[in-house]
Amino acid sequence: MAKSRVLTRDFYLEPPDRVAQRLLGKLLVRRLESVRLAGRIVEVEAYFGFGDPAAHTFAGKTLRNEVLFGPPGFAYVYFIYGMHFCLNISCEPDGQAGGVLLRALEPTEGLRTMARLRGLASDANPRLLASGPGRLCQALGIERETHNGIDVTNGRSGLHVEDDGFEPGEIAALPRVGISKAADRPLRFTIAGNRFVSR
DNA sequence: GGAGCGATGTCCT
DNA sequence: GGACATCGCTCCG
Repeated sequence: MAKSRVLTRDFYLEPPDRVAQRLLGKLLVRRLESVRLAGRIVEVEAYFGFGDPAAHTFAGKTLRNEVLFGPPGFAYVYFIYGMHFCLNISCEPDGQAGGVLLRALEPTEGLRTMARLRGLASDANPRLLASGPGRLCQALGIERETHNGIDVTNGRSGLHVEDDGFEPGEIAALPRVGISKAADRPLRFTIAGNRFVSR
């Protein structure tokens, strides 16, 4: 297998729709004590800072969303529906909002640990582990208190993205999920035909 | 396998 | 007070 390299800040310095598509096929890696958890990114959504009514940043900077206004390559983790976390990575230069929501992984390493964190049997269907933004965070042990605002561009924070040379093939552009405004814009991107994309 | 729905905390108007 | 970038359960086919 080709040697993996950690994606650096310049990777995230671009508009969210472009970063989103380029993240497909990369590995999201979480180091949990000595265990390495990883999955291939198969589904993402782009949220613009400006002119995107569906984005958390649409109404301006607040305490919750300030990470998205900061420099690129930082984790924005928020709590939703009273019980789930969602993980984004900030894009665009410092001062300009924008981010990519990570929606689904095809698990590749640490599946038993992911199942345990998800409260499932260790031989559970891998599709139940990280297919969906809330599931993804639970499978990797990502919570707002521990991960919101951390830098994902160095290998030391315990959370980063790696490029192992995998080529995702055809990318599908679809409407975003779970939003009511700007619901028609095709800013959800998936690896076409991948079975680990959320429903 | 799909539609309907309740659970539940935080944020902003 | 209402909305919310979700999930898993039930019920039905």
